[in-house]
Amino acid sequence: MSVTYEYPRPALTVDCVVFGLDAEDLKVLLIQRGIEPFAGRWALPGGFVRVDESLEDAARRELREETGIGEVFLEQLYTIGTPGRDPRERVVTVAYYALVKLSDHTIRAATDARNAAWFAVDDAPPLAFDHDRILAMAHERLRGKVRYRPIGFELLPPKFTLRQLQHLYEAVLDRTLDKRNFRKKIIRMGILVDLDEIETDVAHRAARLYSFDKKKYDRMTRQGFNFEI
Amino acid sequence: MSVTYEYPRPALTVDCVVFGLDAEDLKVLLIQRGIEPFAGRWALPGGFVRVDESLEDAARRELREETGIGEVFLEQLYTIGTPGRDPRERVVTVAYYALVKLSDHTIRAATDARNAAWFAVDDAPPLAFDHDRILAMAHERLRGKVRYRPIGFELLPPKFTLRQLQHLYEAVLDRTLDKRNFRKKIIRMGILVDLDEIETDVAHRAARLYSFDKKKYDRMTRQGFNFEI
DNA sequence: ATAGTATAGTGTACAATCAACACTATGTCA
DNA sequence: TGACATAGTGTTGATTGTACACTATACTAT
Repeated sequence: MSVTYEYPRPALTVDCVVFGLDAEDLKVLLIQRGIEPFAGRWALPGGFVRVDESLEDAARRELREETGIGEVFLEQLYTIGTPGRDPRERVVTVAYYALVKLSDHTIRAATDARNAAWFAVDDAPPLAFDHDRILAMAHERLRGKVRYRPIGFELLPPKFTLRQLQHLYEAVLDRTLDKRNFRKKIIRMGILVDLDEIETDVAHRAARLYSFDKKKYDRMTRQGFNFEI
Repeated sequence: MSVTYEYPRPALTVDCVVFGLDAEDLKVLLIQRGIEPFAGRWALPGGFVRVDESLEDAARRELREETGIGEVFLEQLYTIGTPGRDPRERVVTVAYYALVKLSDHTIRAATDARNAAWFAVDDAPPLAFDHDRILAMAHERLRGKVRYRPIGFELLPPKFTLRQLQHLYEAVLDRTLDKRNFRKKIIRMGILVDLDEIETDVAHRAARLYSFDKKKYDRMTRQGFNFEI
């Protein structure tokens, strides 16, 4: 079922930068390409936009197909259409970035035997096409976003310690933060619910557990705030 | 010279939200459509992306062709591809927003006799397609941007009074600001050069003239800052 | 000329936030 | 049981945010 147009049209794709957080690093989800060009190279999950689906639907569909990830926080990042970025033909790609809880998603490779794996953002392999640049843009956007929108809910488990939350901010901002000032700031925001239990976290240390006050969290997400610390 | 593809492809366009500032309002530049659909309705300047030009080049070309505007500050806003947004066929549009000095550009209509005119952003007519929504997004983006990036340079003449700068912020943020606090804040930023001349501005009042310290202005544009006032 | 009007310009005081900094208590592991 | 790693906690000085009122000057209309 081929189609004929009066003028040539660029092909349209979506690509997703999927961020997750573990005990060490901010991670990004990559898939290994099975076909040329760049066969064997790691790349962002993505693919062609169908003519009857919205851009965001296309992004979610590709994520599901290639990595098994269902519900996620997904936001448009940037659209890149530099001629020559795909050696085959003119391809314009709408890049999205997603935030997921690592524990929520057991990543499975796509059915066509391509690998999917998590990489530390600062230690990712060279990527296919201009995906390095897209990844860098996404990281930069996340860094910017964190300054005026809370992001913890999307990346942390339902119960977490303040240390984990601080770790998230340190991973995203790529610098260390003062523990006391961080706690003061976060608590002043009033988005935390103190669960008042002491459990042991991953490293078997006792720590107070928190969750987010969903209402206040959403309000701050809409209104924005100033996170300079 | 028609082209055949294996699968149908969305058409790809660019649209530009062009902001300007005059003594009363924040303005937006619109063109009146000459052809169906929405013939006679006002719309954002824009058009199809050619297969060999970058997205930004396409935006600049359309601006030049339809309004005569050459060099401008131009930044990508968002890409919209909701199926059905164009009644003819699936069209994905990459929206840009531009900031121009009103005085720099005598707007001329395109050669195909379509009108071009400035409208107050808060008093724009109903637009063609989903351009109302794009305009609202652009205004929102500008409002957000102004909180952490300086925007005066792109919208004001080379010499301006603090009152004009304040007026710009008031127009973009859509609220009044305290004169003394505004002056303190801006001056503390250190991006102004006091020209130390008293001239008469538009309203024939004497006022001190300033210009931007280009170096510091650019640094703040890169680094960002906190503009809460 | 003069009275009325519109605008520019200026300072203070209180509150909130930022930023720097060190020690104790407790659980873990060898 | 000793060494080590982590959680938790407060104060102080500097900076910034915010609220608020009056004078001087230029222009306008009579």
